[in-house]
Amino acid sequence: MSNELLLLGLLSRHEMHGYQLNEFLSKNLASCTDLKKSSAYFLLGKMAQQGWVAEESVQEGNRPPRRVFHITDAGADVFQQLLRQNLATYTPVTFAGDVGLAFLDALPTEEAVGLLKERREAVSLALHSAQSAPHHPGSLGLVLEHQARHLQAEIAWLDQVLEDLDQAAKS
Amino acid sequence: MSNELLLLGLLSRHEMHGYQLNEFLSKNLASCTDLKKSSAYFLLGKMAQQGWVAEESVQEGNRPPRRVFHITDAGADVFQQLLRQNLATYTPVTFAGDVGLAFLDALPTEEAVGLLKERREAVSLALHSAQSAPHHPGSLGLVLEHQARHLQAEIAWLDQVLEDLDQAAKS
DNA sequence: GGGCGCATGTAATGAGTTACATGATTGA
DNA sequence: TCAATCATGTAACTCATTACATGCGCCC
Repeated sequence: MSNELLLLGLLSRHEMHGYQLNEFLSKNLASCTDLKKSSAYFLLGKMAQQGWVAEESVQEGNRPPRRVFHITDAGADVFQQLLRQNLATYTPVTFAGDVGLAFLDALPTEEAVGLLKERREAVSLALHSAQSAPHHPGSLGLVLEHQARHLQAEIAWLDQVLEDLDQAAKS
Repeated sequence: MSNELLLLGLLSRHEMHGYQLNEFLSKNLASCTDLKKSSAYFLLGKMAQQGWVAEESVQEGNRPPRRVFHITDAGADVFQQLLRQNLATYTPVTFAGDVGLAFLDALPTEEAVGLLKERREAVSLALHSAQSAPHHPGSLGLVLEHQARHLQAEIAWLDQVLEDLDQAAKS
């Protein structure tokens, strides 16, 4: 349901057409969703059927027509509903990267250190790009702030693991 | 592939039967995977076909026979491969909870505060249960440590958001 | 004339969950 | 005797991704 919440939330700010939504998602909200283009179009169609959004075809010149969506009253209710639920609960996150950590001792220490340093680099890169991304007004900005905080915590964590490995290697 | 890595990793320590694996996953590694029983059985079958693991049926008394799996040489290679890859890369995490945050200002401030406090409670609960869980030896223990760190960071983050909302409400 | 950005979709596929189905043993 | 735990699976389904398909406008 969090994909629906996302689309309804964006449409509750102002009407948009599909391409525009997809642009916004991939450029500004990549850190909070993976939703792909086709999936978004599909979801929009489904939500239109359910009466949460209504569409209007707008043709400009000879371009392919845009399907412009706006949220309906029913959709606005659903949005409030989903939003409250989302905010009040904690949705546990599973870290795929932890699977590797679990079996860290299946490798020689030096190799483990090398690999984890690579990972650290990747996280660091992600952090820099999150920090240099354009800042959004209002609560939309929270997404990036959270992302940055998370990545910082990840780096601190990796540094601790690396240090522990270093200690272990010496003794 | 991280599910395969997980199963191979466990089987590389010692052979296990399906039920045993599932017990271990749900009791000790819930924070790093969601894998359900049926899915695990299915994956084990698939990995057996691919020659990564081999199975042996063991019957004790009149009980339903156990399918005991052990990792093959080919499987051990794949394991090393997947492990290195997993450790060296950062797999971005998407926080479903951020979708709600993005639209926080669609609600009156007091309500937002109330809902986020509920969420904070839930995170806090998860943290306590992570901290009181039995500690695993070796690198397996890292999973829980990471989980605890992450949850602490989440609480700190929520506290900051709550404080900012409080400030905003006063001014 | 060629490639990129705009704009939308469908169809096949896949990974994983849910619900269902079975049946023996063990302890209250 | 009744429920819980042990032990395994199948079938239907959902959700989302990938690959594919189309075609105009704009700029170099």
